[in-house]
Amino acid sequence: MSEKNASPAAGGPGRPTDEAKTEAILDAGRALMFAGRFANASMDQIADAAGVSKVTLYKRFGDKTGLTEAMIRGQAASMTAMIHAANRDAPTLRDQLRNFGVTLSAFLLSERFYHVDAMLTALRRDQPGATRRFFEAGPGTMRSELMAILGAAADREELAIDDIKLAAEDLLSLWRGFKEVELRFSARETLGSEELEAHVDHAIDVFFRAYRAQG
Amino acid sequence: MSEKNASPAAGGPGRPTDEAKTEAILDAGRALMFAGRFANASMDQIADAAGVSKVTLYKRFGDKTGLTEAMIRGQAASMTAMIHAANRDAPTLRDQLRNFGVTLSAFLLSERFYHVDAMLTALRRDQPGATRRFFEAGPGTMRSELMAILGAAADREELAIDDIKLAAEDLLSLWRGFKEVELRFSARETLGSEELEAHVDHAIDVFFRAYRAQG
DNA sequence: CAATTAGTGAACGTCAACGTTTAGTATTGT
DNA sequence: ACAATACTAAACGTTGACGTTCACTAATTG
Repeated sequence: MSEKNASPAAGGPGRPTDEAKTEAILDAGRALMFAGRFANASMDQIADAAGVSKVTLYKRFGDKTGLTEAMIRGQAASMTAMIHAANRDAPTLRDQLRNFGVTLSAFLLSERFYHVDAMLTALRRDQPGATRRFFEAGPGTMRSELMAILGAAADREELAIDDIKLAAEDLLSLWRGFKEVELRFSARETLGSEELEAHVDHAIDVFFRAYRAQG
Repeated sequence: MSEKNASPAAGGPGRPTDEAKTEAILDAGRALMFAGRFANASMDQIADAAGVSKVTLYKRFGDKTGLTEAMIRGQAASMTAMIHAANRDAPTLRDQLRNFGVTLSAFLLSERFYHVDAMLTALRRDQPGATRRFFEAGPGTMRSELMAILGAAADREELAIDDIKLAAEDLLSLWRGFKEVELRFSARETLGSEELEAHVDHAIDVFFRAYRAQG
């Protein structure tokens, strides 16, 4: 009555589960997601695209909501990694922020992000509150890492910041920017890399003017 | 072959169309939308909630996508009105911006907005590019109105602004803020009115420090 | 009254997707 | 060999919603 759950701990008799198939499913899901077709795709199509039987798909993920969650979870993990990678050392504070901002903005202003966001919206529609678990992995981590950078700068008295958290949120908002809105409405094309850098630099300019030491 | 289209120009014989029913449908749709249930609601349920036959519903809006579009269109119109109302005179620039920001942020940081956004996302999924038509009614108008305010302030040399458009986008981004992200992830409760005012004021503070005259 | 159009309620046909079952094959331990 | 488990392909039952049709009633013009 409880035997059918989770992994059979392996080692026992019987054919072992092929983990590669789990990956294949997630890969196929990601491909559909980034093509903006995941929400409309049937389980049959997903199984097909993954080269896997539908039964296997259901065995692994339970139902479509389960698969959706797993995919967002994977995306969240890769975002955390991305953010950590973005937060790398650089000669000056400005360079450090530039690194951070370019990586972040490149993601926020990409089609990729839009589709992840759309999936989150769909998930919330089916399971209100399910999205909360992904806050930490995404925006929460972003904010923490940026707070660390800004806190250090404040300690060095490079910046005059009262409330580090608020300041980090300000800079994040500027990086997200109005361009994200334009993209959401299909009111502009994706940014080229020069535009992106200009965008990030402008945000840093504004931020520095607002928070420079000795106001 | 072309007689069945549009309105029969009225005046002819026959029972006249009851415009109140059109409104009833839109009202019911709005109610469902703000309850976050529109996307899941069947046409039968909507017709039911509106106290109208399903046939009437189809006669007026064609299909569910048509109804969705009509509802967003209505929402866009009321947003335009709201923004105009928010842009009212006040003794000082700061007061004027506060009026604007509070009205805008109250909307952006409400459940209402989240659901409108979710509908836009759903619409874009079914008809890519359809959202573009709503950019002007929403964010576009916002930006224009704010640009007018900031432009005037720059002319009076109250602010030192190079690029009015960029500056307006900066302030809008700050008003939207990280709190919108937290709400999107259900990572915080809706703001109370004091919190809201504090949020708006903080954004204005940051903006003024970045764009004050005589830097 | 006759003609014409709007509206209703209920039933209908259709379809797409979900998730399950079945019968059989593949791969492993004992 | 044998038991146990993974996997597949195909078929199946079910549900839910879409959009339409039908027979009938309501309101309006001439």
